[in-house]
Amino acid sequence: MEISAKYNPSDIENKWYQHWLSQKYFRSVPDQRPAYTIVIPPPNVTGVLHMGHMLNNTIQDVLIRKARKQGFNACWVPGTDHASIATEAKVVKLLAEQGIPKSSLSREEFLKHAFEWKEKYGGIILQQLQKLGASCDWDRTRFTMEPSLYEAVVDVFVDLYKKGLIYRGTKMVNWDPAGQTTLSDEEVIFKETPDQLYYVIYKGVDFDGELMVATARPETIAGDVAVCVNPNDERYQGLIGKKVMVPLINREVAIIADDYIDIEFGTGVLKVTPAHDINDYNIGLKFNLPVIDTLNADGTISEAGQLFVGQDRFIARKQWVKALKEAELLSKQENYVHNVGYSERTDAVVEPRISTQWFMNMQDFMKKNPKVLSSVMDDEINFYPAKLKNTYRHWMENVKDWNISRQLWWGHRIPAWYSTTGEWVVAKTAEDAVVEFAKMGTTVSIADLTQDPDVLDTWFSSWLWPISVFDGIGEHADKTELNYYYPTNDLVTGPDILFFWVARMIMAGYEFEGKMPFKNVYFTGLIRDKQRRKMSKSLGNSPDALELIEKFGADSVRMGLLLCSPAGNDILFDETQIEQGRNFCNKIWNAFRLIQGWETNDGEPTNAANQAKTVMGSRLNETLKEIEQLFSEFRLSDALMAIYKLIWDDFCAVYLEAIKPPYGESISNTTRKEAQNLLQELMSLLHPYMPFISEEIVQLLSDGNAETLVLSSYPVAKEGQAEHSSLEALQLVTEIRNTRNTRGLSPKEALNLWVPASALSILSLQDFVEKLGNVNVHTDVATKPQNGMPVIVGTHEIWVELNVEIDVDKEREELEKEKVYYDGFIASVRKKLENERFVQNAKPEVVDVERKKLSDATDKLLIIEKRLAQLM
RNA sequence: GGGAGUUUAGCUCAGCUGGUUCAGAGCAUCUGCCUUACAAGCAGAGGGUCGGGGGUUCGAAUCCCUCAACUCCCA
Repeated sequence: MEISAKYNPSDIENKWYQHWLSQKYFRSVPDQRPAYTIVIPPPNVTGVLHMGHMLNNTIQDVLIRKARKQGFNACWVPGTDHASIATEAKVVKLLAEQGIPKSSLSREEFLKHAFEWKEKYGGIILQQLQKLGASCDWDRTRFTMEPSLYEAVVDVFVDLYKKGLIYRGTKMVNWDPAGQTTLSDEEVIFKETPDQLYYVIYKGVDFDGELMVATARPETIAGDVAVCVNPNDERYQGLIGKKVMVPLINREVAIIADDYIDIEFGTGVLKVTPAHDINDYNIGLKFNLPVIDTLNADGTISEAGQLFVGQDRFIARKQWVKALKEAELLSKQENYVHNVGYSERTDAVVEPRISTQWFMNMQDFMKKNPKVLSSVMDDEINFYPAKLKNTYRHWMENVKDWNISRQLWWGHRIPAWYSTTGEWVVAKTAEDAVVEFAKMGTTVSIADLTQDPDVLDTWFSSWLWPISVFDGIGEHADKTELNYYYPTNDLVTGPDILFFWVARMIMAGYEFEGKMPFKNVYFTGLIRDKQRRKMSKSLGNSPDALELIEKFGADSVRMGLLLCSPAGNDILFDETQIEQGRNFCNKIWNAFRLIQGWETNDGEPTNAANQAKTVMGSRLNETLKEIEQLFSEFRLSDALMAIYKLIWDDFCAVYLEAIKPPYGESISNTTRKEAQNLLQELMSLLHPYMPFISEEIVQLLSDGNAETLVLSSYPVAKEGQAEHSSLEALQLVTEIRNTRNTRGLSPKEALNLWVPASALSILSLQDFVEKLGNVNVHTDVATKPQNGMPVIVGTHEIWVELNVEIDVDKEREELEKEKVYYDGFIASVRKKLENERFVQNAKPEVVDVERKKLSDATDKLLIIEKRLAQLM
C-alpha cells in the first residue's frame, strides 16, 4: 500500500468525528463507574467560534477524553446561553432592517421572532465545536431558556423571595440607554476616557459674586438642586447657606456643605445632581433634596431638562456648552481624563439612574452561605492559577446587592404580579398569585393581574447551569442524574467571568444543593496577538477559527494553542505555533510510514533493538509518571510537551533509529511488532490532545480492528520497574557525532571506540551505542591507538580513533579552556567544603553532593591534564 | 485613589518550602547535511550579571527592603 509522504488531516478528521458520533462514544448515562463531569461554559447563542472558544474547549476536551480513557464515566454537557441583552439587540436590529420596529410588536410576537432567530443561528457554535473534535454528549445539549430550565429559574426566584433574599427596591442603578435596561455592577466596564472639564459660573442670589463649578457633565445642570462645598474650605466659609442661580435654568439653589467634597478637585465646588450621580444621590438623601431626572430612558433630555429636550445627552452637552459660552457663564474648559462606565454588551456609556428594580441581598446570602468563600480559600474548590483566590476573596468580602431585573423581553420573565391598585406578590403562576393576594386579604381575579414585564439577568439562569442541566432543581426536579454527576469535576473558563459566573455558580451550588458545583476551576488566559493586543473584530486581528482548522487540521490547532498556554497566562497567538502542531502530525505520520514500510523476517531481534526497547520502555514509564504529576497540577501545556518530546526525541530520533535495519534489509518481525505496539501506546497517550491523527494511526496499524482510542484504556506507569538510564550512552553518541561534525567526518564512516570496563551504563547498551553512533566498541583499553582522542562522559575516559590529522594547537587550546573551567570549579567547591560553617549548617546530603562534585571534577581534570601532557 | 500580580535567552514560558556541574524547555537563530520515514526533515552549536539597587545567609533566580516598568481587578 502506498502511503502519502504528507499527512492530510481534513478527510480523516471528518471521517472519525462522524464515526465517533454514530457509535455514541461520547454518550454518558449513569452506571456503576465513577462519574467525571464537565459542564460547558455555555456559549452565547449569538456567537461564532473564535480563538478563545477553541482554547477553552480544547482544554475541556483534553480533560474529558483523558478521564474517559481512564475508566471514568465521562460526561461533558454542552449547551448554549440565551444571552438576554446581546440577543435581544441582535433581533431588534434584524427586525429594524426589515422595517419592523420593536415597538410595533407585542411581547409574544417579538419572542416568536427571537425564537426563530435562535433556531436558525443558535446552534452554529456547537456545530463548530464538533470540527474541533469536542467530545460532548450531544444528546444532552441544553439551552438556558428551554422549558425545564426556564421553570427552574422561576422556581428559584420564588424560593429566594420567600427566603427573604430577593427584594424590590428603588435605588440608583446602572442604566444602559442603548439596551434600555438596567445592568448589574459587573456588567459595567470602566474605561479611562478623555473628556473635558467645564468651569461653569453660578451667580450669587443673595450675595454679591459667583461660584465656579467644575463639571464634566454640563448637560445635567438642569437637574442641579444644590451646590456643595467642603465645610473646611476657607474660600467658601461665608457662603454656606446662601443661594446661587443655576445657570440658564434660573433656579435658586442652596450652597450646602459636606466633607465628602474634595477641596483639591476642580474649584472645590460640586454641583449636586441627585438623579444622575450616585454620590450626588447620597448627598441628596442626606440633605433631603429633591430629585430632578433630566434624562429619558434612551439617553435623550427629558421635559424636566428644560433645554434641548429630546436631544441625545452628548449632543445636548455640546449645546449646553455653546449656550453657556454665549451667556458668558463658561469660564474655561480643560482636558480631563476620567473613568467612564460602559455597558459590557452594548458599549454605550452607562447612566446612573434611579429606578425600581429587583435585587438579591448579597450580605444576607453570604451570611447564610459562608462556604461560598471558605471553600475556595480552603482549597476545597481549587483555582488554577491559585492567585485568583485573592481576587475572589476581595470581591466576596465587598459584595454588593445584585440587580437581577432587566427591561427586556428575551429572558426569564420575573414571576411578580401586580393588581390594578399597584399591590404586588411573587408567585410562580397567576393562579398562585391570586392565592398570595388572598393571604394578604386582597381578593383579585386572574384577569386583574399584570405580570412584571421585566426579565431576569442572564447570569441568574447561568448560575444554576451545573445543577439545571441535570434537571436537579425546581418544582419538577429529578435528582437521579444530579446525584450521580454532581459536583462536577472541572470548570474551564476565562478569568473575566470570575464574578459574573464562577462566583455565582458557587453561590447557587451551596444554596440549592448544599455542595460545591465543581472541584477545580481552570482559568484560561486571553488570546492576544503577537503585539499583545486583545483579539477583536474591530482590529481585525483575530484569525478565522474555522479557516485555521481547514488549513492545518484540528489536531494541529489544538496542539498549537495548548503548547503555549500555561494556566492563567495570556496566549500570544502566532500561526507558527500551529505550524509546530502540523509538523508534529507529519512527524508522527512518517514514523508510522517507516514502520509499516519495513519488510520483516523471522529472525531474532538484534541486540541493538533489544537495548533500544529497554531504553524506550524506561523513558515511556518515566514520562507516564511525569504526565500524571503534571495533570494533577493542571499543567496541560507541560504534559503535552513531555509527550511531544517522548514521541519526537525518544521514539523517533532514538528508538526508531536504533532498530532501523540497514537499507534494503528486513527487520525482525518481533521488533516491528514491538515498534507498532509502542506507537499504539504513544497514540493512546496523545489521544486526548490530538484525537484524530492518533485514532487514524491506531486503526491503520490494526487494519481497523483496534478498539477505538476514545474508549481504550489510558497507558499506566508500571510501578517498581527498574529504570534503565540511557543518559551516558546517549551523551556518548552526541559526543561522537559532535567529534565527527567538527572534523568534517562522514557519518557513514564507522569509527573505533575504546570504552573502559568500568563504564557499565554504556557497555550495557553497547550495540545501541554502536548503531546510533556508527562505531565499533572495543573494551581492551590497552590496544587503543595513539592517533585518537579522549571523550569524557561522566567520569569515563573514552577513546575515539581518528584517521585524520589532528590539529594539535587547536586541540590543546580547547583542553586548556576546559582545564581553566575545572580548576575554577574545583576551587569553588573546595572553598565551600573548607568552610566550617557550611559543613556544620548545611544538610548532610548537600555536603555529600559537594564532595561528589569535587571527586568527579578531580577525575575529569586528571584526564584533561594527562591528555595535555601527551600533546606537549 | 485602593488591592493583586508580573519582570529569567531574540520570543513564549518552567524553575515548589534558599543548596545536584542550576541557570532550563519549546520556538526562533547559526553551522553542516537533498543520509531512500519525514527539508513540515537530520546532526550539531551559540545565546541570559535571573528588571535596578541594598540587605539577610556559609550559600540567593528563590527570602526581606527599596526603586522602576508593565498587566489585571476594584472604586
